[in-house]
This record gives sequence, C-alpha cells and structure tokens, in this order.
Amino acid sequence: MTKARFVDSYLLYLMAVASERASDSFHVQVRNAGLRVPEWRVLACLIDSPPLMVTELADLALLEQSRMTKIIDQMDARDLVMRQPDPHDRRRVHISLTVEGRAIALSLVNKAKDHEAELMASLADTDAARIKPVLMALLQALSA
Amino acid sequence: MTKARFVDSYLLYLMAVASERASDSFHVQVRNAGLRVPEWRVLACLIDSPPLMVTELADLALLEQSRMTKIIDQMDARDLVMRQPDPHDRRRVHISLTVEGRAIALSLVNKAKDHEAELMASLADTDAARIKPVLMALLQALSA
DNA sequence: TTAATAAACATGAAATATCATATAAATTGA
DNA sequence: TCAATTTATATGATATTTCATGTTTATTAA
Repeated sequence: MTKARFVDSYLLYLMAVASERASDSFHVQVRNAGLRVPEWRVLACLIDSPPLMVTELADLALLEQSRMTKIIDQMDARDLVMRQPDPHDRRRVHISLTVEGRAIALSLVNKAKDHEAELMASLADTDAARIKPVLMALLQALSA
Repeated sequence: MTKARFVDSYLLYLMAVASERASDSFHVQVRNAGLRVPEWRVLACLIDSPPLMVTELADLALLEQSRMTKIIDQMDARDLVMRQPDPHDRRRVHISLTVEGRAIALSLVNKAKDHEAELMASLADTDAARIKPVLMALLQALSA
C-alpha cells in the first residue's frame, strides 16, 4: 500500500497537471510552427469568431489585458493579426486575423483536432465520453 | 442556435479554462497568505512527503528546474523551506518544510480542502463523482 | 449641458521566467 | 583506474509578465 499524497487527489492539482501534461505534446507543434502558446491561443480564438476587442480576446485566451496588448503588437508586426478601430466606440480596437494568420491558424487547428482525436482514442470509452461534459459542467457551475 | 466556437469544445482549451477559473478563487487565498502560486505548490507538495530533490519537486510542482532553484532560494530566505545536502550523493539537495513552512502549508491545505468541498458541492452528483476519476484516467493514459 | 465617473487600451518600470550553460559530483565502460 | 559521459543544481543574460497608471473616449447623473 503506497501512501497517498495530498496533491494526488486534490482537484485543482489534478486539473493543473492534466492540462499541462496533455498540452505539452501539442505545444511542441505550436513552437515548431514558430509560435508561442499565447499566440496560438489568439489564433485559435479568432479563427471562427468575428473581430474581438482586446479585452474580449484577453478573457477568452486566458491572458491579462496589458499582456494581450503586447502580444497583439508582436503578432501585428508579424502580420498575423490586424487592428481595426471600432467606428462606434473609438476606445475600442477590433482584432482579427490576416490572411497569413488565418492560414497558420487553420493549419494548427487541424493539427489540434488530430492531436485531440489521438488523446481521446487513448482513453477508455466511458472516460472519453465523460471528460468534456464534466469539464463543461464545472465551468457552468463556476460561472453561476 | 448559437454558433459553436472551436475553442469551446476543444479539450485542451476546456482543461486550461477549467483549471484557471477553478483555481482563481483559491489563489486569492494563497496571495492573502503572502504566497505566490508556485510557492503554494511547493508547500502542498512537501506537506506529506519525505524531503524531495530539486528536480523531483520541480516535476511535481509543475515548475522548470532553474525556476524551482530560484523559488527555493526565496522560500529558504523566508524560512519556509530548508535545503539539506544528501550525504550519499553530494550533487543532490533535499528540500523540506521548516516548522513555519509546515504551519502555513497546513493552514492552506485545510483551506484548499474546504474550497474543494465547495466546488464539488456545486456540481451535480454524477459530475462530482466523475471528475477526479476522469482526470486520473487521462493522466494515466498520458504516462503510458 | 457638463463635471464626474467609468471603460478600453497602451505604456514603462519592476518582478519573474526561460534558456543556455557553468560547476560539481557520480556513474560508466575502455 | 581514469577519461568520458551523465546527472543534479546553480547562475546569468535575455525575454516575458505583471502591476500600476496614463491617455483617450464614452457614459452617467447633477
């Protein structure tokens, strides 16, 4: 009988490790594509979205606003995204993908789907069927 | 019918958001205790563990080795952990909690358990019953 | 109206993280 | 045995992240 450590059955820890370890192998592909993880998140968030404000994008991509501004600076400089002032509210800036950004986003989204399929296939059927619903339920509970 | 965004059903994204959002409220308590999140992880990993090497601790606490060395420097300076050279292998350093570190760790672990209990209580019974097993199954699959 | 407040984004300084590599000790195998 | 390799930790330069706050524009309510 092995001693159970606190962290090994602590929910927040399990989620953090699961997220980290599961993402690791895909993040290798992200870096191979010349992107950092936050940049990939920006592309993934924008691929099937109308242009988003900086704050909306920051929320969605799990980044703090000032950090998002800087990442947009860099991605803008590399022609991956573009800024368009909102004509109705001149404080706002709409961020959207450039043609090049979209191409890279698409290619990575496809790789992400393949990677996810492999991951799901490595799980027993019941686990595979439960994992997303359970996470969604948690998110639901957190936002209530 | 609302348009489904890619990220909203992408497993790695669901795990990252769920982990982030679920941790947020607890991390407030961590900062109130005067600690940063990585420091809390170190305490949580050491609370019921024999002394660990820097690399072991880094793995367990999801931190890169050189970063762990620096965090240990700071926690050592604050008397939360201590370094002990391994007599059998002089390259190694064993990290363990000081009395003060242990007290803070215990208090936070108790808060963490309360927080987790609340989180679980906010879920439907089937979701609550499934969430940890499913994450453990994923971790199992990843390490295989 | 217009002063006060709030919201959106940007910026710069300070703190932190990462990467490559140094140092030291242990292990391997010729 | 001892040179070569590997392992464990530390270090320092560079890059990133955060925090507080600035600037501009919109909203509120007196």
